Amino acid sequence: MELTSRQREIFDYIKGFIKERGYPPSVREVGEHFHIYPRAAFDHLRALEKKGYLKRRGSMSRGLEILVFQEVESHGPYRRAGLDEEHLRREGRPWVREIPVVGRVEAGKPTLAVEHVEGTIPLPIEWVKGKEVFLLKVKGESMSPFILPGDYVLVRSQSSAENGDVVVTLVGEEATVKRFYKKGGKIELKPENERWETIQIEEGSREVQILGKVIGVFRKC
Amino acid sequence: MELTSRQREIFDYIKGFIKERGYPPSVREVGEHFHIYPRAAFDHLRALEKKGYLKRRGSMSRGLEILVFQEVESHGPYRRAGLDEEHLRREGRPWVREIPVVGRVEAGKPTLAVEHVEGTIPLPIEWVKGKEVFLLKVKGESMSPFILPGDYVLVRSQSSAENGDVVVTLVGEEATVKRFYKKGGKIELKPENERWETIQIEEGSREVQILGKVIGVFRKC
DNA sequence: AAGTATACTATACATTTGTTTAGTTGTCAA
DNA sequence: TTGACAACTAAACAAATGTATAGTATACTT
Repeated sequence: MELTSRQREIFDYIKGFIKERGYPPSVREVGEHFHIYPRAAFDHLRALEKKGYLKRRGSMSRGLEILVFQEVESHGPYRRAGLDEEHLRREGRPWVREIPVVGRVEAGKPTLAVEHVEGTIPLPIEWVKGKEVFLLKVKGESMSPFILPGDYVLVRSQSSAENGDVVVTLVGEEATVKRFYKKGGKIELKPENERWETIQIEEGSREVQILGKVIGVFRKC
Repeated sequence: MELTSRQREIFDYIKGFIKERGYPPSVREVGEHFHIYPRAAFDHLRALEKKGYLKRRGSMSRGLEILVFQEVESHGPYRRAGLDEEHLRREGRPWVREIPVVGRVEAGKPTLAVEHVEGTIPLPIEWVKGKEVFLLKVKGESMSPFILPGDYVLVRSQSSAENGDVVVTLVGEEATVKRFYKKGGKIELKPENERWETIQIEEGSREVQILGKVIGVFRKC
């Protein structure tokens, strides 16, 4: 759902407030900033919550949480994540970039619907090269021991790949990490672990969709 | 200034609360957790503030900020890296911590002489747990494919380890990554890759020195 | 022996803050 | 024209929360 211009103003103010001060504003602080009554501010917060931009922690003081971190109008009507330039300019120099951690990955062109962003993790920009990048927590053992369950893979969104690339693909409902090979008209998706099966598909098939290339692996032992 | 054991308990509770929930507890929540009256909790908060462990944002609801993230009794005259508190307080909340990348690792107690630090890389604090932490670029294939050459391993400095830990050890002049096993009085350092040899030493031997435990792996593909 | 710090009880006060009731005004679509 | 929504005023309510008053008990320090 789209925001009205007033709601946008208020949402941006809250985002800025939290970023600057580290904690959310109270209802009255929002009101005072826009010279409106607490009730008016309150209505806006409720509207923002209804539209899924904010979460309110019950009726707790300063209990606001931002749910939509980054909106980027790139290609098409879908908002894409991983491009927030504000974060790049922290303290003058771009050291880190907030990378969204994607919970659920769904089919369709617009890979990173905002609703699926579970949070963000700052990573040094040296590690993150590419426009549209996201993190995915690995579940299966298909790439073990190269990539282990619980690892985070850093993925650059792209719909094609080159021989030998490690890619994230969407097979049915599940996102899996596999190594990509193309021979003639056939595409092979090989796991590192022999107990998993190799997936073979025709080029151009729609059963399997390439979501992106793995450009990094992060493991917490 | 040192904390009393009770103050330590309360401080740790607040740290944990913030870490879990993302916002600080109220005075009463602290009190309820320890089954004491609000006033007693309040006194503790004031004591913690006086000792420089907390900051209270005026009289604001849930206005607590942790100031001391990690306490280090620095042993010796060496400046140690990875503890920069300014970076911990970026934008109010500790998102990243600058971790030193160690080029050369040398024997001797003070592991991280400043001269060997090649630079720093910011990492999210969720990944970095421990007082003295550094990054090391892996050269050999001894832990392949679990850890590959070119990977950065995140190491927590410690001179002992537990069975099954992946550790960084100093054998002669070279730092190597191995898996640690102790059986009876003998220590085994096993590579993941069978083509490398297992190192066996007597406990207490000075040929091999444990530098730290690997708590993370970072791979740029 | 007096003073100071810690750790606490019990109650009360005051502020901050979220929320409600009750209304007004303007816009835009059915 | 009616209805829904956005955006607001004005005042009040009530819950959460920080803080003060007043006091007890214990340990340690000078």
